[in-house]
Amino acid sequence: MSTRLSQLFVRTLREDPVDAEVASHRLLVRAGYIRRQAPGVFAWLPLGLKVRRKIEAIIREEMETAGAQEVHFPALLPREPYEVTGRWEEYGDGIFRLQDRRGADYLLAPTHEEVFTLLVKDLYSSYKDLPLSIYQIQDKYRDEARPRAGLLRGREFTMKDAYSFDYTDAGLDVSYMKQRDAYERIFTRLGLEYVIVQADAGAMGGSRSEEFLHPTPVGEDTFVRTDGGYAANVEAFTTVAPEARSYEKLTPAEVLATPDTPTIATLVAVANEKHPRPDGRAWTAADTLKNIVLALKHLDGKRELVIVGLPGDREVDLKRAEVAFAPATVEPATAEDFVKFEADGDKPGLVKGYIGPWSPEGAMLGEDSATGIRYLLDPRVSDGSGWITGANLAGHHVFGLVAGRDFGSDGTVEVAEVLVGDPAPDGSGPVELARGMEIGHVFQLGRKYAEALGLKVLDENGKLVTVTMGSYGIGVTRILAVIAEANNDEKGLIWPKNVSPFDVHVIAAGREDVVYEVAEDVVASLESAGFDVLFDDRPKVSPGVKFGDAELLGVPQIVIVGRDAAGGVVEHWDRRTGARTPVDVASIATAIG
RNA sequence: CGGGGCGUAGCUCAGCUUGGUAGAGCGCUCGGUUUGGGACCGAGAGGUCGCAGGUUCGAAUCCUGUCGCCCCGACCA
Repeated sequence: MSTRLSQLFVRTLREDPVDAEVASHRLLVRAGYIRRQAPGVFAWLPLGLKVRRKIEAIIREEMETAGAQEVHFPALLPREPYEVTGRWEEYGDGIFRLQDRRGADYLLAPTHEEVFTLLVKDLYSSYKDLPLSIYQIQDKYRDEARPRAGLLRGREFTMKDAYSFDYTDAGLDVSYMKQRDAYERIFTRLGLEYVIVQADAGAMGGSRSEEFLHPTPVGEDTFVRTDGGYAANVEAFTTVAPEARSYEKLTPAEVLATPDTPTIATLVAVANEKHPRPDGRAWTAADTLKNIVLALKHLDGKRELVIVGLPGDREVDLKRAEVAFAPATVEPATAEDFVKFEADGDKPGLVKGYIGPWSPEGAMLGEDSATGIRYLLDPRVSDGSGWITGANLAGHHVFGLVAGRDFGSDGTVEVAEVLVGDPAPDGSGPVELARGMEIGHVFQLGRKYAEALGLKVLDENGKLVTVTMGSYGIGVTRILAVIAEANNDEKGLIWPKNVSPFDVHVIAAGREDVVYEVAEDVVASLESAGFDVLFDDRPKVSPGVKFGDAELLGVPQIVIVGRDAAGGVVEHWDRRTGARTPVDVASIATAIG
């Protein structure tokens, strides 16, 4: 096959599009692969489509190998199934909703768990039909608050989503591993670096969830890893809690004046200045217990205040908080939230900057305390640990307040930020932090959807059992962008061989007839050797323009037919290394090999 | 939703402060010269200056409102 550039529907841009920031977005638009239609919505030009199809072909092959069969659902779906699982509400503004002429509600599917489940329910009712894995490659629609970075986070995007159906937990494990293995093969074939991290299984009730992250600074996820092989999304990271210590020998807590110390930094400074430690070591932020007031918004619209206590050297990571409190959403508490708990006369109350679990009058935080506010502790605040924390009086902190002895809580919570050097929960050493872009997600859903939608089968004993499911997603269009992001230079794109829109880009550089005659021969012989060839045959375009376009388009192998054409010699140009090698026309096909 | 920025030709932008016939480069069309790193000469086509209202003899320019877009943050199965 070959395509003549003079005929190809493409226009390369000499300048960067003004609305594109990240490399993949900028280059895909400049090189004529995609065009923006609306925020987060793109049209695909021939070059872009060719790359997409190559990626999809690899995915289809590996799905086939994994035993999954392809189906196809509409993007336009009725409200009812999503109503049953509660997601019509849960998604909130995140989905595109529309109505038909009768006023019936529809949505553009953000994901397809519900209808896959219903289709299987529709057709199957015996354990003999299981296991089953089916998948589709379909566009998804999410009304993202802020689409960004071109294809990396769009409102319309293409996803391969697969679903497995088993009637035993062991069967689900097998189905899950098949998909997981397929993902490893897919990303390897695509030449994409990836890290498999533990992900939050969260409110979905699933038992196992792993994300495939591509390490990149433009990534939206932060993950941790250790040399010992541990890797997790920070959202799923669990803190190693110190052993509980005996507090029998500890001195009693005392309230000390700490004027003008509304922040941890000022508190540490004043503590060292006015109340130095007896052992001579300086107080640090890690000696303080910071109490942060969060407001939870529950699904039913109810607003609840929660206070979390964590070491003062750590911030609350809102993403981790969202996970910890899901499905409620989390926001910082406002001034109005505080009003009802303010100090009244001599009665201690919540004083911004001086909040703590204890007061001379008794417990201040916790469901059974004076305020009745739920109080949750970071796991590091273990029994027997002593702290400097607010005394619930302006300008005062309490020193040597011991967890378990002087105050309690309503439980522990994982909301503190993860820091470089924190110990991994599996004991494999200190963690490092990195950014990654999620390119795939494998997830044991368990019985949540089957339960909600009534997908049951009869087992060997004639008993009805609820099916257990897995869902497995790969962002096809996102992967394309991630590949572009990982493979470019200042001149343009550099596609990996497996996804390049063409195998070879042949340039006719020169105006003599012989150049074009030899170029035609070269194209013909490459074609007959089975290569898909892009031929820059534009007669009035100067070599410099053709070279520039070739670099921008990013086909990794380029053949220049130019000044030595009459002598039967052309150049093989490696886009990635920049190396140019003279090659005899007769052996061009083997040189490309 | 909070913060910042921007809407003028297909693209990248100038013009706005100080109101007076709509501009440049690239791209596109025609003719000619050029051809190994984004050539040149000549002639062209192409814009309700985001939209609405106001001020004014006169608005791209000043005022008010509105819509949209981009970036950062929040959000994101």
